[in-house]
Amino acid sequence: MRGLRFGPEEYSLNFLRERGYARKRCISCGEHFWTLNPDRVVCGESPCEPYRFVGKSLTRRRMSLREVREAFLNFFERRGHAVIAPYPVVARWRSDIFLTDASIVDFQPFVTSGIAPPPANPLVISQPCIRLVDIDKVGLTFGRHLTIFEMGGAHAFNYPDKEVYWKEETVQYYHEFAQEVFGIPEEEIIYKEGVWAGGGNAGPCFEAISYGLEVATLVFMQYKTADGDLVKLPIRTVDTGYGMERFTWLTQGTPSCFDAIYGKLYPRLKEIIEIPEVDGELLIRYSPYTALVVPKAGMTIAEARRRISEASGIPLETIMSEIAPLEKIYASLDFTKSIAFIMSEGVVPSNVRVGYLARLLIRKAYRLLKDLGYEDKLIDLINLQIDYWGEDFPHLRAMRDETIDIIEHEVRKFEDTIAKGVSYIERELAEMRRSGAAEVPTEFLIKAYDERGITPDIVKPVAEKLGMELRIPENFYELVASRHLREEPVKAADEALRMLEEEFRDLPSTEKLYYKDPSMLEFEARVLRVRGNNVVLDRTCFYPEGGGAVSDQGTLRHSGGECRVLDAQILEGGVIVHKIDGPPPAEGELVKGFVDRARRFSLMRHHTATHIILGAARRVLGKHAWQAGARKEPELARLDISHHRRLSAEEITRIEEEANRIVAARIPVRIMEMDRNEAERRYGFQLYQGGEVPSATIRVVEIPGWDAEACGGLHVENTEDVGLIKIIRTERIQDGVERLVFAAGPAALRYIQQNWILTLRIAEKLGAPVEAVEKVLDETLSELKRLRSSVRRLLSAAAELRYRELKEKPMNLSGIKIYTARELEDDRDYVLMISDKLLEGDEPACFIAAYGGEKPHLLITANEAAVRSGVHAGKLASIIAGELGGKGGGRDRLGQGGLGKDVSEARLVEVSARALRQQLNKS
RNA sequence: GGGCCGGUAGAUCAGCUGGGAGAUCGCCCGCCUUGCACGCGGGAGGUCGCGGGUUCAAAUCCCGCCCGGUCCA
Repeated sequence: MRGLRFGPEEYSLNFLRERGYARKRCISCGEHFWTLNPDRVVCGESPCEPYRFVGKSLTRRRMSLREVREAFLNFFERRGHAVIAPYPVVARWRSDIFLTDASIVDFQPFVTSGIAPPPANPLVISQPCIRLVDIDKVGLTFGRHLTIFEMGGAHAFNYPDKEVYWKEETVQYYHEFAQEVFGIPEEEIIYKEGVWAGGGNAGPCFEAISYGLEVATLVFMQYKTADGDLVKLPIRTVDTGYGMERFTWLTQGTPSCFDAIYGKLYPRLKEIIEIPEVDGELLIRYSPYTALVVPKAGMTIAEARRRISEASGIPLETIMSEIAPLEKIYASLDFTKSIAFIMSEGVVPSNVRVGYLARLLIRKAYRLLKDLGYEDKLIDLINLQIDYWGEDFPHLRAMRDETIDIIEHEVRKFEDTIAKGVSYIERELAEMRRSGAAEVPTEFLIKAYDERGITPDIVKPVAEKLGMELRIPENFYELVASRHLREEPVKAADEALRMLEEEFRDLPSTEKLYYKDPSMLEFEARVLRVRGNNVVLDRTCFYPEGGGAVSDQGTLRHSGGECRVLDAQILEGGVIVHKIDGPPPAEGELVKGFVDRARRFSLMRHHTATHIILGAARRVLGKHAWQAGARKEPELARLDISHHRRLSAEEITRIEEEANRIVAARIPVRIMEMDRNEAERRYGFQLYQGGEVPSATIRVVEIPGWDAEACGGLHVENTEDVGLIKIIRTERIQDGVERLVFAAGPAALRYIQQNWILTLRIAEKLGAPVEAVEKVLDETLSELKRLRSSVRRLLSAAAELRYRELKEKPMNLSGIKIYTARELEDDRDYVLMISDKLLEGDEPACFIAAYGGEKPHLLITANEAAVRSGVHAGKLASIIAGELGGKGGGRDRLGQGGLGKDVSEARLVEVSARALRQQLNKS
């Protein structure tokens, strides 16, 4: 959507014209803006203009973030907006993004697309948001950019048949808010025309600017973007984002936004880390020019600093020595707040999905603090953030112990990674240095980061110690990214599903009899269409694959006989396709369907058991244990959960016990269709264990007092029906994700029986009762160890004896002593021991041995003197083995091979002598 | 979900163009020295992650699995 523009009519509002606003074009950036000030020539937003509020008190009074938030919510509540509690920062109700990065995200995509109604209309919310796109510039802009901030959102959803409000009122509300709450004079309220596009939607917007700072964006979302075209949406959404932190900053006029947000925290912060004393005047002089830093323009940090220095007249050295360290403290405050919020929602650091973002943040914060010499204070800072923000967001405090435990674990792992990485780098660089390299190759830097997570700043001191040059390319991270450019293969399964989609698109959605009555296993239905072995009926009891469960199987009986139903799939539009084997039914006829009973019940037991185990895991391990995937098959089921450690045997036992306790407690499983907003209110976002649910109503499966999830699966009526739950094993499928493999009911019994039989067989073979198996096995193993060393000793003694025998009867060829031996003992070490003794000394000697049973091995050794005389043991081995029906080879001192058949000592001597003569003549 | 790297003695790692399992630290014994990161000599400790394949021969090459690390979305 680059270059997208809207015509002036989209921005021309009666409200603005009536107030006397005029449309102008900024002489700096060329964008249009609306102002009351006839002399104004620039739009007023950074970087066109430096801030004009720093060091001043321009608003009605100084306000804290909480006061701004309260004032904002109150203002809109008084104007008919319902106040909505903030959503989580981890957007688990969506599958397209990981983090909530705007208030409107709470209502996408189902509200904005019309599938589900909003919780209220209009509504107002102050939504904590996390944005990592400008993470490397945080601090540099003195808080204009943050990884975590609160977006005040006043939203109205306009339907074709129900208009709430649109542009005029939106701007008017903002106008009144700025004036009433903060006392900003009209002349200082500027509206800059803009375009907003994101998440597949677009629309014109106004950026509201005062004193050089953009404090709010008023978006009029009304288009869907499709292949570069704009398509009008039936629902027009007022999407406003008021920057709570920026308003706070404006009211306080502090040098940085961080002072405004965290000012109250500074005394406690100072007890943890030393904050450099920087002259207040310098900061006030410097701050306005941070407006010149525009992260998105691809400006490098060095370039930004030069520009600020130039514009402010503050020398670059002063900036580097006075300001830069302060920026690091600012950034670590911001990062630790983000970490506290993310982790409090039960995210486990990992190498996948949102866990990776958490890991990224923790590592960045750690490195930042390490720069300052305070890496050991990371946990203290997190605790400080939890204390401070826990006041307004109590879940932070409730999750404190889990949060701290997981972060400590993560930090330990990171320190381990660094320590190992550093010793690896030391070795590699020392090697390079030895071979004459004076500079660290960029390729090595990329490799170290990609394979071991070692950033160039960790490599640098090591290189310097070795006296090597190191240049970090400006585009380092692009180079890393270029290593990962490769097309992903398209999945064939998806392709097949798309073909079905095409084939049956026009049919009505299939009536789902399995929801009406899960115990109904026989039904009659009319055949709507048959394509190859794909059959669509008007109604069905066959539960299609979905929610991690494989589909039902069974049979269809029809005029032409009977066919098996192997699989059922549900298509986008709700059409269920049965994949059959056997004679297909005729289109239009009535058929009888029979669902396999044992399979269906097994799947239902496994499904309910999955919910029970998840509840148990969350109690035993903690609330961070979210479902990360699940699969239910007739014989086995598995549940993946987020957790930072491998499960201990004790934890597994406890989960198993808890789960079976719930089975024994005979709790009825409740299934109900509920309004989406009502379900979220009642059960919270833990509902979305299985991910996104694209509908206005949600099917909630509840085991009262234990677990409630949005779930489309079929379940047993009572936990008692699950029978026994047996956890079979756990696997670690990703860092931070544990897989529990289990079986329930008869499948669990089958598993236990199989293993019991195996145990009995082992006991029988060991000749021990089952209870003593382990003890007997331990004894057997240590006996084996003892025997091994005993054999080694005896063979060594035997080798000594054999050596004495052989020493007496060498063959002599061209002054070389040749020993040949046919050893029955199939042990190479034994033969080598004999060889070592025979070849001692400076006289040329060569040893040729065939050892072992029916197909003996060949071993030929030659000492240095023999090699000088022309013996090559490897080549000899090749020739001799070749003549004796085998193959061989090796190096000059040692040759080995295998012989095709047994060989007598006489034959070995004969062949060896011939081969040796040949070799010695040649040389 | 995808890519890449790795798994060898208690620890850290070398060996990897196939051909006799190694180093350093740690451990045990002895000597030297009365001292605390001392020196010298000797020794114990290994299913080379697991399974399969290729080969006369696999730590080494190929395939699968398990485990760990790391980057990207």
